[in-house]
Amino acid sequence: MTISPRLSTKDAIIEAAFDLLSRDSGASLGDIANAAGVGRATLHRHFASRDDLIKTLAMLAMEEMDQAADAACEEASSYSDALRRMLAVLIPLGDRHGFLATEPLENDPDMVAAYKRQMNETREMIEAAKKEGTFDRAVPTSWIAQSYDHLLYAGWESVKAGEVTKAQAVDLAWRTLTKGLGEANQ
Amino acid sequence: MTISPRLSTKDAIIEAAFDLLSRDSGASLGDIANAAGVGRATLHRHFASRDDLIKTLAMLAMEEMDQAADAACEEASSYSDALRRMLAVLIPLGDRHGFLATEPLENDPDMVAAYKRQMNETREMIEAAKKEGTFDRAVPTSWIAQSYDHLLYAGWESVKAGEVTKAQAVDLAWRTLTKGLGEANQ
DNA sequence: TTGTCATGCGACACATATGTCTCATATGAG
DNA sequence: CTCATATGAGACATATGTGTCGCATGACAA
Repeated sequence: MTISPRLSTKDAIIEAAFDLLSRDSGASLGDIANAAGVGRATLHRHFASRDDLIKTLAMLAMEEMDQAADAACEEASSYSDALRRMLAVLIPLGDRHGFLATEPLENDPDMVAAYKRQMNETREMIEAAKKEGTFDRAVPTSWIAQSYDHLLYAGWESVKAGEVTKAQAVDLAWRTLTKGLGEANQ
Repeated sequence: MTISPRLSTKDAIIEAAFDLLSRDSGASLGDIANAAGVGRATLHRHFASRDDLIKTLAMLAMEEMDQAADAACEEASSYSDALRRMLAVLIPLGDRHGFLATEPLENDPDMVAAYKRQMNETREMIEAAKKEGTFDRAVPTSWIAQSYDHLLYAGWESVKAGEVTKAQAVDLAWRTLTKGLGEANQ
């Protein structure tokens, strides 16, 4: 009797799904099972439906982002620094998690809850960064959070397009957030 | 003989498609035909396939954005002002065109060409705005363009979420771009 | 060896969307 | 009135993905 029911197979499916779906968000379960080197029936033994698989991937993506963010936070010297470091670790995850942006996850209550929780953590860090003087108190936290998310996305796209390196993307996104694109006068 | 082959029917389908797909990007052709008040066969008489319809919508969206942008440009006093005004007219179009972001259009050469053309126009305006002193010459134009697009998207989402009004979204996105979120010192 | 378990394979049923076709109808032009 | 055109309704074939099931196989533990 195997201690845990062969995690490797399930993991192989998950990895193949992340890999395939990032390149073709319309890939079928057959494609995914094939890429994972398992039968389609085996995939169904681990994931009841396509939605189940997608949801698992989305939850995993949340966890992975949380872990990366937590690791970045531990090394940080301030909340502002933490936000900057998070940018650096989250941008590369776009290759892996980006396809989830085109999935209809807003209907799943669990996903909505998980997303809100993560969003709240970001908001708290932004509030803290405001107190550190990094952000203007007069700017709504919700807008800073939106900008943070979308500039993170912009950074990933820029790297993907080969316009900048990852490090440059982080610097540019962070500069845009904190200092702005305009000349630094006045 | 009708002068032009009953544009109203085709337009009704297009309008219904914009409306339905923005709320449910997975709506079927039957749903769309139904919403348009026409038979599914009639839809096929105007659009050979689903891809054909989507592509038509995407092309129309491009035109609509172009027209709105051009109108905004005519009233503008400078390239910088034009970019700001474009923000104001493009953010509301998100409700209508947003669903196209989840469609796989990157495979269609026509769409890629149209997108590149539009992107180039934006780039040229940004270059001009650089000369006006609005943007730092040291920042890559590609990054400014990316930020512009994504902050535009962020503005739309903020409005959609009810966090800000359209006018506020424009102001915030523009401030983020030109001045930055940080306090305006140094 | 024996038994269990995960798996691969293939068959099957099912659902849905899609594209095509035919026929009857209504509208409007001539 | 007559004809052409656009349309609605519905049938039809097809493709594709999806989910389930049964059975044989191979690995591994007892």
